[in-house]
Amino acid sequence: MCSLYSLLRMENYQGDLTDIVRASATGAYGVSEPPISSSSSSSDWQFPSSSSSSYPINFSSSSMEDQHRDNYFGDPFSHMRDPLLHELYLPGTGFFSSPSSSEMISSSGVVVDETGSCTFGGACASGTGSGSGMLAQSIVDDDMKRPAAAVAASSNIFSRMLQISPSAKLPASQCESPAAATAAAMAAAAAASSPRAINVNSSKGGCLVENTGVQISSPRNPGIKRRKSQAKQVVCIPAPAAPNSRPSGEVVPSDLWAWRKYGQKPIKGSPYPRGYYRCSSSKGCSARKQVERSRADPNMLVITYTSEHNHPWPTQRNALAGSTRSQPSKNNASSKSSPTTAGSHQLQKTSTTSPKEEQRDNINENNNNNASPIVTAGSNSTTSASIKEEIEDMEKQLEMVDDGEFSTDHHHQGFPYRPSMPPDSNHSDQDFFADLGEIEADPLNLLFSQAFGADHEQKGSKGLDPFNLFDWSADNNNKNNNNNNSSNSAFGEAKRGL
DNA sequence: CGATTTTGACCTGCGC
DNA sequence: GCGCAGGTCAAAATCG
Repeated sequence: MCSLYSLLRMENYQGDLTDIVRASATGAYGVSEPPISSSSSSSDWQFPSSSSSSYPINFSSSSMEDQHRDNYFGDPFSHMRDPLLHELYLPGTGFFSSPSSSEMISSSGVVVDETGSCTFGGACASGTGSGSGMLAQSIVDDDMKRPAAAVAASSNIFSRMLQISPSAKLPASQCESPAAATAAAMAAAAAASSPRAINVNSSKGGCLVENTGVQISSPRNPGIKRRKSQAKQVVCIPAPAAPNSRPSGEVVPSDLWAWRKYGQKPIKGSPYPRGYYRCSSSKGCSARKQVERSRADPNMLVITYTSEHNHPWPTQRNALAGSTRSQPSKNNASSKSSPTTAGSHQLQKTSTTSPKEEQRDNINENNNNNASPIVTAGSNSTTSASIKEEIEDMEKQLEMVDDGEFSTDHHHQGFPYRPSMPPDSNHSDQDFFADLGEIEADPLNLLFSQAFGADHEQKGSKGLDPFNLFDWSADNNNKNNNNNNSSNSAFGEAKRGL
């Protein structure tokens, strides 16, 4: 795990930390060819507790900004879609890594094989990875084994430091934060509705693929096709292990946007269905995403983002808006389900989460984890009492966190997490947090809290699903798979047959 | 009541 | 043109 201290050191190395917060046009691309890890694939993906692998990677930050500009799609809100996260850039390992003939490589060099799994030089699909680097070596030190990486990964701090370290190499083993990786992936995922290139790849937690207008398909499996010329971005993240999940079913990854499911289809050749979601944060938003498990590694989720959000990044309130569904645990009314739908309904009801549920789950998890709370966006006259209570709880948790390892600075009571600053820092932490304060209402905080909570709690454990991202039960899906060759009607039959 | 999920039907793209 | 498969629509059910 990586400490924010390290990140700040990076920041001192080049640039002002405020840039991290404020910069809105620092997409990062361009990954030079890293050595490909021949990490073994494992169906039982888990975060290695102490990978000993040394996985040098080279990051090329050259012309990141230029590329970012070049990748604007004319979205007037592009700059605010993900004020922080879209800058996230986690260098991918295996990018541009001589994909086999069976693989297609995205415009950003991300390999997505025909099974829907990210191969990324083995970093993503296998997860066990003998590792792939996440951070530039220049920001790696003995502090790397701290959860701050999660924070960093979910903020543009990460991208910043990657910019700072264009060619650094990092032993992946030094960064043990799956949450960081996932946070990174999800952060980028959240931003990924934009075709703007955001390459996030973490062998241990997730990887984001930018796929700008490139079809994700395989010569070996032409059956997998996509709507033509749609900008897509693929994110691979670790799917949760069952124990960390809801009673059953799936959990849509929380990426701060509000998503509404509008369809689910069995995918040929995959035991897992694919869920289709569209952005519900704003009417008319064309942003969509698809969520499915990797066929190669069921413990990995493949999230494909399509189209762009045509609205500003949602506030906490916005993110919570729209959904009234409660947590599955409250859905004990399965008996109310109609006989024809009871089975599938129960399955789905316990397996899916609305954006609000996700948020609430995150909140709860954060509370449980003594993690940083989600910071709400200003006064919220519509905040429900329950949410307020949750916020209050989070604030209480915040106090606890403030006493914890991750917070050494108490100058700013409102900020959930405060990294320690290097003694020789030229950049005062007050400045830093003053800057951060500007984005206090930003979804970054969600990621902060998410990444933190996950990492904080799951230290030493498998660390799967730091976001409680997904909870498609393999059993359920495998059952579904029995009928997945004939569209979702058959799929529905399968589900009803459960 | 307004939001969501579910799910069968329909549409679309692609290969043959 | 046909069939397949992925993607989307929209009505119904569900929930708070």
